[in-house]
Amino acid sequence: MDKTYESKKYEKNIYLSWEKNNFFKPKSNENNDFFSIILPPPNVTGALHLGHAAMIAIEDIIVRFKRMNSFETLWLPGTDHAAIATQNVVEKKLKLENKKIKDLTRDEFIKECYKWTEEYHDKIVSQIKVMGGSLDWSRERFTMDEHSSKAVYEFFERMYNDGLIYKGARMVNWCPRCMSTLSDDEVEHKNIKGNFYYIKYKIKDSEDFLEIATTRPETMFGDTAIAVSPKDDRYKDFIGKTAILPILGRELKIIADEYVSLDIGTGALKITPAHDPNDYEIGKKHNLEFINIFDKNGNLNENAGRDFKGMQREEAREKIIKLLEKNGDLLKTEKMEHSVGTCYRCSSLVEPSISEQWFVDVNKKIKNRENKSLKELMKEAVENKEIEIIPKRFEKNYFMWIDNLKDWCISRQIIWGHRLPVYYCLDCGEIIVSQEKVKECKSCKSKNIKQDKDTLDTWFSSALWPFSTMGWPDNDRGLDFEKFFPNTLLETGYDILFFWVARMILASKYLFGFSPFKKVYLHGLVCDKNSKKMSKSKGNGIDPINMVEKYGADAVRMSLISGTTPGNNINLYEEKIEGYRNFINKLWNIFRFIYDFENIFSDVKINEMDKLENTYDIENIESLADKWIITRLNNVISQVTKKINNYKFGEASDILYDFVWKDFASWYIEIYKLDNYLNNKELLRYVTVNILKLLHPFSPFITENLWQNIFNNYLISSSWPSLNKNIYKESEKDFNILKNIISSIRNTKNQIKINKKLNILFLENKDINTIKDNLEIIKSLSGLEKIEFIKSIPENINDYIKVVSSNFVMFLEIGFSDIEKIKKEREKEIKIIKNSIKNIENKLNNKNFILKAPEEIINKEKEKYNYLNEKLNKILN
RNA sequence: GGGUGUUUAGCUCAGUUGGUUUAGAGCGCCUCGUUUACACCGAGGAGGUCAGGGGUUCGACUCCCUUAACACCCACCA
Repeated sequence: MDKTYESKKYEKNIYLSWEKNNFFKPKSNENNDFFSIILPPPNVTGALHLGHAAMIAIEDIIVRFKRMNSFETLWLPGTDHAAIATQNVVEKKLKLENKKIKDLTRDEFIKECYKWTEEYHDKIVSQIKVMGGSLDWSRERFTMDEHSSKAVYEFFERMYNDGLIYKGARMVNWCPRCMSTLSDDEVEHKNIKGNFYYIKYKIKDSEDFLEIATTRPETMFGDTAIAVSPKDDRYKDFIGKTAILPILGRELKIIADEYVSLDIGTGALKITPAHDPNDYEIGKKHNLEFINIFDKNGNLNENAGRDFKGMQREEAREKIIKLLEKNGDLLKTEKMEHSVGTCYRCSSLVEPSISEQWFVDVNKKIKNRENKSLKELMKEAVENKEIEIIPKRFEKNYFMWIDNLKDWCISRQIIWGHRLPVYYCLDCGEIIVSQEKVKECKSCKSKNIKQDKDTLDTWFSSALWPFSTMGWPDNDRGLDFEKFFPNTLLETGYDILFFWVARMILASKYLFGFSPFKKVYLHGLVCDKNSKKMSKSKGNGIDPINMVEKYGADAVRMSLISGTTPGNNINLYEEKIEGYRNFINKLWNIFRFIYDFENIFSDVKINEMDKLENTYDIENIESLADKWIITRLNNVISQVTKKINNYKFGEASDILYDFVWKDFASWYIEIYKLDNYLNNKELLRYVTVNILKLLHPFSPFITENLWQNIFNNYLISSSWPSLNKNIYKESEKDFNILKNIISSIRNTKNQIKINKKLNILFLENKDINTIKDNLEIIKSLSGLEKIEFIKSIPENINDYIKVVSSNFVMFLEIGFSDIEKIKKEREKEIKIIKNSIKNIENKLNNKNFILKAPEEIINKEKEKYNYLNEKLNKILN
């Protein structure tokens, strides 16, 4: 074995061997215990980022753990076509080649998208493998493959037939860069610094004017009214009159509407019904004209007048302000911060516009679902505990989102995606929804038919992922649907709770009447050391594959798991990864010692494997250290199992880290090395084997590697460690006494800066056998030459220094009197003990404490009190 | 405007249902160390009024209220 572990040498081959031996496929068991989880399909737009890496680490831990606990376990992989996101990156690529999307036919562009997705699909899959993700690749899916598409069309058709999908003209969010609508969730609101412009709107045939405040003067070309509050005395007389729109000179009605508040702006509001959701409502109510002033690119159109037609929004704003100023119609400008909607894919300013789109009605009652609406179905899934969200606080978020939910706009004006299964008869206007290509109008028999050009929201298809991957609706997956749906668990980042999780619940509750999974575990986002979200634009991102190259997949995985908690962000930085690389190397060296130097497995016969793997006969253990390590191991097995079952992966990982490095390496193995120690090979083997098993979900590569140095089977398919029933409960206490004594002696030697071996005198007491039985351990680990036992403190003790630890008093022979050097240290210790004694005294003197605290606690305090007093005495006298 | 989270050692974070001698870890820092598993190491150490203020309790890092700072989510406020 090499002196340091070189992950690169082994990881790839280990993964290949797992895959080749079909360990990732569900393995049936007698109990019919199933566990299923789907991989949140990564977008095929780019490479794997740390968020993906964290997701794979977490899911892989769970899946390996379940497998080892003999669940029939399915972890199903796939990728997402990521409609707008992919179209954007492909467009960018075309731009580099000096091509525009318009230069290509629809089919040509789709071909380009496929080219892109294939390339990145391969990249992503290989990267997931690099991370060690043990997914069943034989079941891999793509959201736009044949079966998944079939599911999408089936879903659409059923919803349409139930009247849940409709087409209508509504105000929607328009991204002028993506040239498409966005759903409400796809708009990110950002606060920006802008100006509040106060503009004079003159009253027709009068000297009067109204003062209007707006942040977006360029929308004034779309104004068709001015509204004031009916309660506003200031503007009472203006209601019913006509105002003149500056620049264009168009006439505007002045109307009264409850919506207008008195204390915002000037209390007079310009109404732009075609470009503001509120104005839209007011416009409908008052029968106002809807004037669309923007084209698809977000530039002004002919309705803005000849001077402004074709201008960009920002450009037009400046020009308008200048013009108003010149005409004396700009009264003042104030700086203000306000929120604007931006596209979540390209960050462009979203323009609210009216257009004909397809929507999912979330409020319509559904006959087959007890007359509940989609909204109600989604709500009840969590309310009735069909689904448990971990951590629980996100349930509140979920409910809040549902309460604010409006009809879901699902049509997109982009090319890449599932095309709407909607056909129009150009002769009679009939709308036909069909999964098959329609060639003839069913009402007028015309052959003049055209399919809708729009595609579906990418989340419309990912909503079906938990079951479209299991063979719904065309049953191409055998028993999968029956066995693995609903999924046992859904694991994903909290940032897509609404986009994805909620939509999956919607789809499943609608189609089947039940939830798509039983539990939802949400992890946090990966941030840098300053808690800033990693992103390309900030340049603070760490490439996980790069880190794997440098430190190994196991180290990267552990750095993403250790010290993290459910739902909270994960701060990652290279030093942290380095720390876990060191741990992996430590593990390697522990085994190097055990294999290369101690050779404890050399005499193991094949038929003894079972014993090594599972239970160990603990009846005849003699030495304290052996009793202690097996007791510790037992506790660790119990704790780690519990933590994983409760989704506390960070804590589970920390427990193992401590156990391996401190208890096992620094204490047990150091003791094992001693010449006179009664080496218990069998026990060492047992502990070793169990450590590999416990660590396997967290660091699968090195553990598998080390396992195969001993066994000719695979760790990945071994069973999770079982608990020993009878353990040596007392051993922990006794061993801690040893540890304390050793530490105290080491500490004292350090204080007086002596490195050579010293003699020591032990004052005998009732527990002295603990010392006598473990003489060699104390001697070696604390660097002693000779240990002697004394019944009382000798007269001439000048060459010695007193050491007090647990209830033992020792005298370390330093050959000279050097009390001064450590006097300070001793004083400090005394002070701390005295303080503690005082605290306990206060407690014990408190009548209420004696009266109300449980007896157990009181006794503990009393014990503590006695112990500390005794110790203090020993130090002082 | 509504909601959620965070605030613990110089830095990054753990801390299970309130009671574990002196509140933990890693990194960093200091002092030692060429003991043949490991310097990606070993031994030891310094460093904390657990954000501030109230309250509940015999007892609060932990539960309740409140203040502050920061982060995030949601909301149509001109």
